[in-house]
Amino acid sequence: MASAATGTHHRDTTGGSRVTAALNEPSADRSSAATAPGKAEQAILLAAASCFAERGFAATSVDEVARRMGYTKGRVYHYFRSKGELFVAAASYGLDRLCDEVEPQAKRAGGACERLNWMARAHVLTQIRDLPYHRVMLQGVTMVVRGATTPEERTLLTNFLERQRAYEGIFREVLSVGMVSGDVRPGNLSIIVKTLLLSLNGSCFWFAERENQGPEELGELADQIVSQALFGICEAKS
Amino acid sequence: MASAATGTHHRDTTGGSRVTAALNEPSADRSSAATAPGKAEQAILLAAASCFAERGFAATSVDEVARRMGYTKGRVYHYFRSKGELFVAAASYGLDRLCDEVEPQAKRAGGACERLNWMARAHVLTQIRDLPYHRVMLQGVTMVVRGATTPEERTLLTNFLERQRAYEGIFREVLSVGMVSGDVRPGNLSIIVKTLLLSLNGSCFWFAERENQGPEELGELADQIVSQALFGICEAKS
DNA sequence: TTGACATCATACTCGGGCGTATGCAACGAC
DNA sequence: GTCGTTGCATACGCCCGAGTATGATGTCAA
Repeated sequence: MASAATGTHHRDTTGGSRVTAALNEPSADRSSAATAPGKAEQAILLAAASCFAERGFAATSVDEVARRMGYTKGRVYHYFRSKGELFVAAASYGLDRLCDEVEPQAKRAGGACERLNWMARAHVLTQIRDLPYHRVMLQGVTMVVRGATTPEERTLLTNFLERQRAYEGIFREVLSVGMVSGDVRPGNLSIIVKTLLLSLNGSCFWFAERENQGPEELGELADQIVSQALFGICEAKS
Repeated sequence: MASAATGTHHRDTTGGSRVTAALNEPSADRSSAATAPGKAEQAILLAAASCFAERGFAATSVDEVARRMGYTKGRVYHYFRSKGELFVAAASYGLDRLCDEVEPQAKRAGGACERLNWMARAHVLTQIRDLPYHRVMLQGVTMVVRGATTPEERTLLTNFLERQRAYEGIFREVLSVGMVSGDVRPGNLSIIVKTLLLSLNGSCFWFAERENQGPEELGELADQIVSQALFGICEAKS
């Protein structure tokens, strides 16, 4: 199986989870990490994410992704089997970043609302830091919620979608705990989760890159988004 | 001007606002309204909205829109100049529906939070009723916030975008009034508006059509969305 | 009856884009 | 040195889709 695996390497994304984990060579030491995860892959992934985020999946051509960094299409196809694989790679990368940052916050000791605050803040900050990847990620989710064109694309996205649901599950879990303990305002859990996540993802929708935004202002922006999104859920806390 | 106006009629959307208004024949009486606004246009618009909502603008072909109702491409191009025009027509239609329902609520006598509740409820109900149009509408907004492909498409969308901003302005206005009167929790007005609208638009993102949903359940769903979205803004009221 | 117009269907052009095949340079292995 | 392998660039094949051109049918007026 594994579809021939003809050419060079072409990691197959459909099987393993975490794309970024697969990017690490087995013997690579974490320290240097300069060229370890494949510099070319990283660059292509970023360019792809930017294009997909701007124009959307269908409107983006592989040539465009390549041209964005002076590469050519051949170079892209040397590292990625298809446009769809490139897309899920970018989406998965964003999801991995979110899990890396948010999961630890969910596991810290503390009340439900405290943990929700930590998680939400980590979520928003991570998202703003690498906006293109996360825009692609949301695009992927939306594509499946609707009718994701071809069944092969659905196949590519299933694994990603599973992990994305698991990520939502983290929030759902903490919210659920908070509701039984009385920290969280009662209500329809599903709707609360969806609304909360949507609000936290706000920057992916209406955030327009301005030049004059240091990390200072971005942190403040994140704070405002978080407090706005959480106030309707945890009445206490500011 | 008016770009030649060669063929049959081809209302030019780029100039006038309200597409739906243009659909009404000048001498048409509001009563019947069966075939008045052009039955064919209405049907095409609905099919187009459904396709665009599912696959997105770029991934939708005009043939597909036509095939969706047994028409052919020629018939579509007889009523709409281009795919882009079809898109903005669908988006504008959704926007018109929102304005029709929400604007009156904003003008009713009452406190800021009361009016916000009415507006929000009208917004959500209208949106759920004609979901495809509103999904297209949001898609149009997102296309412009990012880099809307061709400059000609930007031209088509400018007028629509203007009216969309005006619609947001209604909420912004009421929120602003509420903030100075103390009814609305203080904060960054822009972020509050964006977050509120995003939450209210939630159904456009995560709503999956289930069979067993009567108007009864939909109304309840709307209520939950509204209360969830507004609770962080108007602390009082349920 | 005829001509003008509206309302479509069919057939075509043509550009763009995905994927592939092939060529070509560098580079270590032996 | 030569041979296989990696890391690309270039040049296609091929299909799909937007828009157009043309023709067929119906309808209404004169």
